[in-house]
Amino acid sequence: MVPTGQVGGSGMVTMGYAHHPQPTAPLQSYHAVFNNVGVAHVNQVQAPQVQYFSYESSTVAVRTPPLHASQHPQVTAQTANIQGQRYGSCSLPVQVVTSSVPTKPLEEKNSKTVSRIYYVRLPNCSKQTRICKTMFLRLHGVSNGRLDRILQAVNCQMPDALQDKRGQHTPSNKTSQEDCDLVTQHIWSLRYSREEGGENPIHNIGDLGETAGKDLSVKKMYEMYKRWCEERGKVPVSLWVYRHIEKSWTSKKSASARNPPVAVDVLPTSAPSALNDGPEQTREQVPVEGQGMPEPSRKKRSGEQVGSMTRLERKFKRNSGAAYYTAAGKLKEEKHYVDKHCGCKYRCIPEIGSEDSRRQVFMNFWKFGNFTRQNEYIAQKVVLVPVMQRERDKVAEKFTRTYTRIYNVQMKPGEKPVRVCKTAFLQLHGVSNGRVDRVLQAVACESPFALKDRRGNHSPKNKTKQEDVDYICQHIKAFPIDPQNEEANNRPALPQDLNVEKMYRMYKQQCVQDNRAPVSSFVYRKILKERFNCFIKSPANKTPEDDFQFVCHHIETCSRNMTGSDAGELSTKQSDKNSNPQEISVRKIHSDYVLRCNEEGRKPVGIDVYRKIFNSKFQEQHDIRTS
DNA sequence: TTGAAAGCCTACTCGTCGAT
DNA sequence: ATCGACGAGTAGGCTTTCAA
Repeated sequence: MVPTGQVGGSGMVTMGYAHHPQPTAPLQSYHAVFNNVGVAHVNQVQAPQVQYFSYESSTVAVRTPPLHASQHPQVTAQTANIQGQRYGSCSLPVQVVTSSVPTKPLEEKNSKTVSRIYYVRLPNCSKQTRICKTMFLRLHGVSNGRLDRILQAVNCQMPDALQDKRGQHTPSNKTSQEDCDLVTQHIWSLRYSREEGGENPIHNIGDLGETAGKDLSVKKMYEMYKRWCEERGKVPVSLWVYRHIEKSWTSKKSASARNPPVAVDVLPTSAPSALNDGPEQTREQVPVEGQGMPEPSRKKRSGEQVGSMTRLERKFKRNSGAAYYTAAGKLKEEKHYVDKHCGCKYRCIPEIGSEDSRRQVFMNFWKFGNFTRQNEYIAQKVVLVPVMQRERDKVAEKFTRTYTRIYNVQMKPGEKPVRVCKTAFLQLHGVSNGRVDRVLQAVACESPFALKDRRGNHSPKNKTKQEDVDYICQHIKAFPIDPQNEEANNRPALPQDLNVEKMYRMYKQQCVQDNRAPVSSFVYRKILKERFNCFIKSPANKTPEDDFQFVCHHIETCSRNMTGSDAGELSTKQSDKNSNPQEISVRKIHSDYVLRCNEEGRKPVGIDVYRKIFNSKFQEQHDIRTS
């Protein structure tokens, strides 16, 4: 394992291992999603604005008139930015119609800001079909979180957020450009300027004695550098960094390397730097998107049967390392012990115990079946030893490491624990670096609470405040809900002249008077139902069951008589009601339905009711066909 | 000098909640 | 039942530091 140190193009030190592949595989899997699909955002306001995304055409499809460009210049700019943007390996020109719709002040409380409409193109179908979110996720084998991030990035008009940034961040403790430049200049001054009799850009560089520039050891140069920094009140970089820059720089004995390096306070920053070719080389090693490795196969095929596990069963199996189905129906495979060499010089694996005894350690750990107990076990087996900082290398604030961790493994009960390397410890227990890191940080902070499994145990941001609930309760109590006035199911009902809508309107008026934000009518109804067990009458204008059945029968008869192309037209649901083929067909069969009603002396339902029943019936049939 | 590991970061996944 | 949101876990990359 040979470290391949480089000095970055920005003058920063970059470091990696030659055997570590660049993150090409994630790029592929990350980006080979959402081909052939579309997602629309609908803002939750009265006049919905639609953001429509398609990956097939390069033209802008305007569904709703955009706001005036002068008022919203970002509309044009954003369209230009996103147009033709590559989403990983797939060339996916994204169409965007966007105009920011002012959100009502009352809705600030509600964190749900958009409705998302999911489309997918089915085989042998020229148009996109709307599907539910769950089906969308299953069809593409991606998680809710991933989809959510992408759509939030799009909705926030941040196209950069679509790019894969894993491992691309700048570490917080990375050596600054200025420090690198100073070190480079220091090295140049010692190594070359004296030797060539040139003018030294850094005055008072230190006592070189009789030693010629080229014969100086790096350690001596570093001592001079430190003294030089101390005199100027600057914080020196560590010996390691100094050595690294020196090594990278002196290896380039080309003419360009002999040019005086850039010093932030001496030379213009635009001058060529000896450090400027690192990252370009690094980047060239990364395969070009779209030419990399083939897309890895998905672990699970769409439509796979979902196991019938309860939440607790799933949780126990997950914590036991057994196979289980996630809530989304994805099968998570059983955890297996893999007995491979840890790779460290002490050969922890295979030196300690036999393969069977190592496997036993793994099984004993997962036998706990309890996340917290496993964490406690890890905390017990790893010893934290405070780092004794060596004075000579002390680098004030830059020093961050506080503990050395000693990993022990209990091979057999009653036996003395055996010290192993970190890799072996993780492998023997089948846990990740991150999990152990969190546990040990919790131990270091003396926070036993942090050892508990807190996944999913948080209060949602949009949860109705207790204060609001109390306010609503007070409001409802003011109404004369008489327990004597009971309906058939022994529940108190509202007086004849009162309904929930009236109550909610009064509640909103009350909120305005009290200068507070009202909750949604849904929440109000929910509280009325759950806390007061109050009977809510069915709306008077509900379609009678007999009429509903007649409509259903008519739709079924029509769909049976339809040709394939007609059905294809009807399978696409578009929001433009006046011109799309589906709407024309619905109007056609509704006219037929009206004629039949007249023949039978029935009162026909309106086109809107008919369309609603039609859509629900058609979706039902479509789901049966696809499943 | 060099390999191991700490520390930090990002992407992704999963579970859970309240709202709809 | 479905959805959006979010906390937390997993996996893995990068730089820097430690220590043999």
